[in-house]
Amino acid sequence: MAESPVPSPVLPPRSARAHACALSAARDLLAEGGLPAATVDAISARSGVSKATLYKHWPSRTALAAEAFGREMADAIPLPDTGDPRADLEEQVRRVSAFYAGPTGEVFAQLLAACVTDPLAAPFFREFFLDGRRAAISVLWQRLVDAGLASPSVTAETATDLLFGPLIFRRLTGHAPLTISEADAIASAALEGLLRRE
Amino acid sequence: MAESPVPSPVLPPRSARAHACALSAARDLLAEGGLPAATVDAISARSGVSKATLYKHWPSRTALAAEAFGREMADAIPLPDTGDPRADLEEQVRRVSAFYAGPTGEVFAQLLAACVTDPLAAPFFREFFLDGRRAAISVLWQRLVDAGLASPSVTAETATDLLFGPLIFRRLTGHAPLTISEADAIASAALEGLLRRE
Amino acid sequence: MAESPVPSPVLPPRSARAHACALSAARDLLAEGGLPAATVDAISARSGVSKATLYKHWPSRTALAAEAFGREMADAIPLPDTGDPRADLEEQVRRVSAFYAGPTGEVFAQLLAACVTDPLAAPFFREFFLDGRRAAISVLWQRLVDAGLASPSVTAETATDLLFGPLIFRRLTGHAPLTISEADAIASAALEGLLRRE
Amino acid sequence: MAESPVPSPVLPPRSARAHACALSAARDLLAEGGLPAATVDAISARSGVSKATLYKHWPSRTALAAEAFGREMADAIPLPDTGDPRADLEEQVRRVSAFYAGPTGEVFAQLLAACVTDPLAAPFFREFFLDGRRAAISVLWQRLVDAGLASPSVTAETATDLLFGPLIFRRLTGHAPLTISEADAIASAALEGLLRRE
DNA sequence: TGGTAAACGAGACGGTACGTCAAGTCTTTGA
DNA sequence: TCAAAGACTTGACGTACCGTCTCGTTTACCA
Repeated sequence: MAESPVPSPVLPPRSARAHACALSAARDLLAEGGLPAATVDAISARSGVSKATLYKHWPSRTALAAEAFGREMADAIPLPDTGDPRADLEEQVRRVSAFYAGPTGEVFAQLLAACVTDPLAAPFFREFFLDGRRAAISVLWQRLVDAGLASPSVTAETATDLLFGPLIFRRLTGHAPLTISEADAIASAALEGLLRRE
Repeated sequence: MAESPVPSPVLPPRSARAHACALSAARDLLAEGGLPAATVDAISARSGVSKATLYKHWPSRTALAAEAFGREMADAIPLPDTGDPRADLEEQVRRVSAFYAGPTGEVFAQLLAACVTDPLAAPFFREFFLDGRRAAISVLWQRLVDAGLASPSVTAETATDLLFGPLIFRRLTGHAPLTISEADAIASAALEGLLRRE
Repeated sequence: MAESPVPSPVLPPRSARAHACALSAARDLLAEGGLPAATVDAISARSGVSKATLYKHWPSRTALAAEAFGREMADAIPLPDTGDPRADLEEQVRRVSAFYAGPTGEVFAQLLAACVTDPLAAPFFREFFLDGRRAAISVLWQRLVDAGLASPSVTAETATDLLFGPLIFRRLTGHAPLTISEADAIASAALEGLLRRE
Repeated sequence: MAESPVPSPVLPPRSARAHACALSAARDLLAEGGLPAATVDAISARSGVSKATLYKHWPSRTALAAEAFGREMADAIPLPDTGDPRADLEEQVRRVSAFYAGPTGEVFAQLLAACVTDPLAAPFFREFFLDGRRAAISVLWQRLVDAGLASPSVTAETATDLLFGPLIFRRLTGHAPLTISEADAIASAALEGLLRRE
């Protein structure tokens, strides 16, 4: 027992395979037809993973879809890094806005909506998607703080909500477009403040 | 149409009665168990209005629920008017935040989520709820502009999104609490701006 | 509206068409592959009647199958009537034995077995099959009694059990064949008695 | 067949423990909740014998349950022996009837029913239960024959079916009660014959 | 007495069917 | 003519249990 010839068996390989297959199938289905297409039966059929197994890995269909979506989106919106912290943040708002405006944004909205109804899925959506996005913004925000440009009294949390909450709200209700100029207006207003400066 | 000698035999009343009854039943069901409880069959059963009739008045169950909710909420959050436009707006953010934090906020979230899936219902939600809210904020915003406190270059639309988008985002994802102090932090950041003033 | 103000509305005539279609499909499936083939989904697919509707008409899949089987078997074993009551009864035992020995007997056994597990279905099997069979035997038995050949102290119930219980027992356990000679042996033993006559 | 030097390797001893544990667990589960409770997983969990092992010892869950039941019931209904062969047989019918009427009779019915669906289990039920019961009756029957009371032309097989088939039929369909008086009626009719004696 | 092959424990997996639910459509009936 | 009543189709959901399979461990015989 000198060395461990088979160190990998730590993780039941079979389980991992089923898990990965399911996520992959879900990802494809989400891309093809959004959340409505990511039916449990469809995922099961396409992945070869049985329904029963799916429900052993995830508490609900939405949770599975949320993880699949989150994992795929992990690197979907790379952070800009031009050396100008403020410009980077503004650019990120533009990118996220464009992301929400596109077909993937539709899936995001469906998932966000589904989590309202499905409390079991919400943690998955947070863990695999939202937390990642939030962490990315925190990086940008910290750069601003470090550069002495941002009020250190404002948390990254609040900054994130202020910058992206409006975009999401618009995406959900469709009451206003998600164009670049609108994104800029929001970013600008958030950064400069709504009140007039003397 | 001088006067109505035979008020009841006229046709319109029947339709109007059914409409009102359905909305009333839906309102009660929403209050009791949220959107999930406002089943078409439940609304039909409680109101005495047949399902077929419901579908003649609304394109979908969600649309009906949205109208019922919107009508009831019309005057749920009275606008403050203390003479101090900024304080009024801040107070309104607090009130709306409290509203979202409560049980009615849950119904709001369910409706907002449902409209993502149901395009037919979205216009109803906008017309009977969102537009009213938005108009209310416009009033407050206009006071700020008139008082020379707000940047006139920022539209009421943007201001509304910036102030309430974050609240709604939090309500949906539950990633941050909806307390008064949080509401104040958001209002303050939105009004003053995220960037440090030199 | 002289009389019978509300005679019919007592029982809303549940869509006879759906009922009949379902039974017909079930009957065919039973014939093709026995009870295991008479899946709810299969019945639904073949009949065009939705699963939800099936479960509104019957409490369980087995109940539906039992009714389908019972209705079809209603006239499957015509009563002999040669004028000789005893010969008629013996002939009937032979016929029933042959029935049990055949493919239809297999379905009978499956249904009987399923009703052990499914209490909701048992009443259907009794009402639509067993009762009919029992009534038929009662007729033959009554002829014997009328002819003074049978002990009037023995009920038709007991006679039926004695004549057919053994056949069913054999069919279920397969411990003994269901041939004509075996059927005759049983009939003979039942009629004459197990004990030696002095 | 000189001698068997290593007769033991035929049966691995370790096997015996697992075999016994499984049967014991199955027996307990049958007693607690009937066949439906004797789930493969439940037997495995309670006995500590893995599912894989269970399926190495028995071809199906029902077969296992059948053996467990049969072994336990082996001596459940002791044969009466009063010296009066006919009275003994009648008494036995009463005892068996009471047995079927009780909770254990329910398990018997479930097992009998399950064997209809599961051909692999039927041999186990026969070997471990039915054959034993049948052999017991043969003993009683032989006494009658030896005493010259029974028709030697009637096999023990037929006699058994005639006496107990009706009881089992009743137990399965529930169309008639399983009381002592009913048992007596059946025994009497079987022994004396259905036809009137001149 | 250490090695080795069968047997075992644990439990994930694929599969089949079940029974349930709500949405939205359509037909019948009554006033 | 309109609406109440309510049956129907559709489509998906989540669950249960079966029997198989893999993997790592234990046991018991054998060299």
